Amino acid sequence: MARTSGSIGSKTAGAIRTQSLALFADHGYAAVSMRMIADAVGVGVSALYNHYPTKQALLVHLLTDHMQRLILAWENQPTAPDHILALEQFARFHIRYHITKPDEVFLSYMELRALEPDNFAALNHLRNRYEAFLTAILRDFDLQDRKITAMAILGMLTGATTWYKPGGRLSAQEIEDIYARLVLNCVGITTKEPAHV
Amino acid sequence: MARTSGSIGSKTAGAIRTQSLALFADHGYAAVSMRMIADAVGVGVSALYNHYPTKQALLVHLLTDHMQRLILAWENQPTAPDHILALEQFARFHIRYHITKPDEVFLSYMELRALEPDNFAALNHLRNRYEAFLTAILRDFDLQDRKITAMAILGMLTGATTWYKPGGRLSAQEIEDIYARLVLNCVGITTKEPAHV
DNA sequence: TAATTAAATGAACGTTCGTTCTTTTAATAG
DNA sequence: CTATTAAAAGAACGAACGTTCATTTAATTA
Repeated sequence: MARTSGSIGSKTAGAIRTQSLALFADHGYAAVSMRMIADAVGVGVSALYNHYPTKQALLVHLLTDHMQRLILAWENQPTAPDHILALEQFARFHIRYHITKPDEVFLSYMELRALEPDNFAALNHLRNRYEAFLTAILRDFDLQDRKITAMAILGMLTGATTWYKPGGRLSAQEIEDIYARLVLNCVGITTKEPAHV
Repeated sequence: MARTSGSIGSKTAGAIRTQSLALFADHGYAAVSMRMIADAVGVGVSALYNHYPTKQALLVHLLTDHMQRLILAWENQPTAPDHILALEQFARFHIRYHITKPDEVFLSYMELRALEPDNFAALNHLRNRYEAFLTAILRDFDLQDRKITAMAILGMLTGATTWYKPGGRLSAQEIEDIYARLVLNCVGITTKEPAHV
């Protein structure tokens, strides 16, 4: 009925993010109640509102946080010497980053529809920024259709998060290798052994 | 307050399927209420229960119906003369079928998690049956990893439904052509102009 | 035409939802 | 040490949820 011993706001806020992310990814935003989140955190429902004003604000924070981190991570990658290596680098980066954060990815691709208009626009803008990285790389290739090729590649890569589970038959490195080859094949580069970037 | 003039059960049942499919695809199963569906159909809430016993039963019917049609449609395709043409045929079939039914596809890939365990198992079984068609075709190719290649191809193809809108820049036929080429490239077949199946 | 069945109504059920409020107490600042 | 703030509790709010039920009337069958 009162503040609990040892409680620190930032700790609880972090737990709220972690638990709500997992729950949203598992059941979908609409199917998760604030009470479910509170139970997972180990706290009363009303305590959640000390950290996030609404359920929607919590979702918005999770999504923008993920997209900003993703964009930043790519921008910190070294510049590749040519367009073929750049594409391979992107494929490897995307797979590597995404299979380690399956919940964030799933949420980002699935729950944009749960956002109110303004929030949706902001998130969509971030997603377009990231996708532009790939289309820029593809500009140096001779393709039937650049936009569709970009969408096809992103679909292929992102789809990996729907079935990848750590500790499965293949290591993350092996999966990265296989996908890198598949992506290069897609755009007509059939080098037998792509370089590991 | 009573049966309305001109009301026929099968008509209403069809409208329930059509409207609930669109609503579920747009907002997600959990975010759609029976009242929303009833409003879209133009009927009171309780009338829905003359046709489906629960909300879950309605979802199950939509999903199983879609998967059964999909499997049947593929089984009715003619047998291709060789494995390369078979893969191209599958890619074209999958794209063609899926971009004409974006709502069903989206629902089938997204709302399996909304199913109760028994229903989930049944649907998963149907999905595995369909995916087995592709892995069987890939058995005749020399691949780094057949299972992953199958998942990558399905991800790439199915992803098309997330952005394709009728009346866009490209026709369905052009999209089919582009994806067919991308899929063949993926498995190392770089024929400049794939046959149209 | 009379009896039966099918289709829809609107009110109501108990539950759960997101959120707010008051109160209590731990952590922190002066 | 005292005052203040931060973090939690638990009860309560009206609204919306899936579902049920008794009732009414159209369509169908005998």
